[in-house]
Amino acid sequence: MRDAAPQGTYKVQALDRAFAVLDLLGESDTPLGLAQVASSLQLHKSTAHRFLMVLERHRMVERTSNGKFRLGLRLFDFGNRAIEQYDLRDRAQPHLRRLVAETEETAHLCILEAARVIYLDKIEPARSVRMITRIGASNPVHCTSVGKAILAFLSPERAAEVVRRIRFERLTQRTIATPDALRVEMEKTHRRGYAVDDEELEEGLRCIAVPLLDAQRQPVAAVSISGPSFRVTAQKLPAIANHLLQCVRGISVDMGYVSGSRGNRAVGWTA
Amino acid sequence: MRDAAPQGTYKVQALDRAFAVLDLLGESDTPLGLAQVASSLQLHKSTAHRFLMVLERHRMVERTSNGKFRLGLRLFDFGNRAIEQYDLRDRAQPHLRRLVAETEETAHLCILEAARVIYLDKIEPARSVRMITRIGASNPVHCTSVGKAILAFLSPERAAEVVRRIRFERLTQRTIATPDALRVEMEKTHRRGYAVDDEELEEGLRCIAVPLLDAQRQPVAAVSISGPSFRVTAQKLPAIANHLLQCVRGISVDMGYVSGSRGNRAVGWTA
DNA sequence: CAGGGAGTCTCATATCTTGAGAAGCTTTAT
DNA sequence: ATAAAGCTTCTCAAGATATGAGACTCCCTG
Repeated sequence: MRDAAPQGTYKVQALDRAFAVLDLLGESDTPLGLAQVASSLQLHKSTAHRFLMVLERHRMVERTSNGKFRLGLRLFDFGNRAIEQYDLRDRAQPHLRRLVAETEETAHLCILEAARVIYLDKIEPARSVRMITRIGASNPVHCTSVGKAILAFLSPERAAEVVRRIRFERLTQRTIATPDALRVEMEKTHRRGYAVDDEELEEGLRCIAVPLLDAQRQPVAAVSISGPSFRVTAQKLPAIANHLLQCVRGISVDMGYVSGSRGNRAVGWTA
Repeated sequence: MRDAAPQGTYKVQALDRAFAVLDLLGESDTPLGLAQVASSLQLHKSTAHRFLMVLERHRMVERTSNGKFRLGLRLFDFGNRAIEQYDLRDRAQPHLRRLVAETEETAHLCILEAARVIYLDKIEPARSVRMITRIGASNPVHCTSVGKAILAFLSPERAAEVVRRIRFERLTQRTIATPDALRVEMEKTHRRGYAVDDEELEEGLRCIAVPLLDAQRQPVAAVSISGPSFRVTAQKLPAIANHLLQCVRGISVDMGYVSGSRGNRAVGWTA
């Protein structure tokens, strides 16, 4: 089992334990009873009990009608405040909607965090196969189009830093498996202006992404379109890339990253 | 100042403090330095420092480039897991979109929590004045249409329980200010089948809501349409109510609360 | 009705957090 | 330049605080 390693010089046992409880409840897709929590985390039942009561008081967990525990809505509140401070999501949403309307495939908005990309938002077309991504979840950089899009436009130092942290897991046959292969792919991506994930994360899924650059031209996020390989074909990629570029340009203007009126394109290349 | 009262029989000081830190960072719309956190919460700077370091390790807070602290994205992850367990939001979204398209006003999806309603989702029409509500935030039951919609369809015992907890703050001239006035309003709402907030929360804002009933016919949420009073006029209310009813019926079907094929209307009344 | 499992509660003990203060570090003022 | 103030990081001894054994209660199940 994964076990939130409490390494690090600073320690507050109570916090590590509390977050372990939240983690456990978050992983589980069914509410858990006190006994289950206590034994899973190797806590004495009375300790687990006290934690749960305190967490409940803070509405970090709540009890279902049959007395079991699950995550509380306070977390939802906090979560929304956390991304609000970015407020990227709100501003991007209308642009993503338009993008989805144009392409009729699922769009994602992601940011980089350590060596993973976090899904800030997802918009799905009206009648599409539901994708399994969850907003708030994360994936490794090296096997997603969004990850590669951001990575390819980072400064060499920061990119190297990120690459160093990657654990090159193989998720499909095509997953990039070595730092060198990734570097080659990054060059290609940078030249082309958009990143492609060709069934590298999941069989049958193809994605294409472009980075969103801030005023300093640093990538702060990426927008992608994902769909089944048979619909998102190789020939369509350039056209989709164009829609993506228009989309990020719109977002850039909204965020005040670029002057707007002038045709200041977000990425320095021509379609 | 609000000060998360650590009353209650069970206590874990460290947790109360940690959540106070998160609270503080959540309230502030600009990142805070260690010294500010320490003094605001009356913690010793070294204590505050330790907490922040531990919270950072858990990605509950993160540091901006200039070393200040703000809420971390782990919270966003947790928050999404918390409502996923409801999964009401995902299923409701397409229906809310349609509703917004039909009415061209802002739609909200809310649930009841203690004596407040929490905004689970908000969809805004393409070109509208931005409303100030924030997803994840909450408002008192008695001065919102969603609150009243849920309250009016709760069992008398549970409704009484909720009413008992309300602190009747006056937010505008028209805010309902007494339990009795609220009870009268509830009867009216129940009879009519939809709830109206006529500038009771905010001057110039009119809202209308209907409850979403689960398989046991208990209200689990409410959907509302809100807009400036001059657009959401009294004459339009019945028409909007109809759209709302269609919307919640669709959600009910999606959630598996009602059989779907049959014209099993969510609320027992005719428009 | 007995037995087992799950949750709640109390209290003495020792573990874990606490906070004073010293030392680094950065920014601002003179 | 240099001083001074302000903010952050780190160490360690003292003692407040969380801990967990265990008793008690309440269901459920057989």
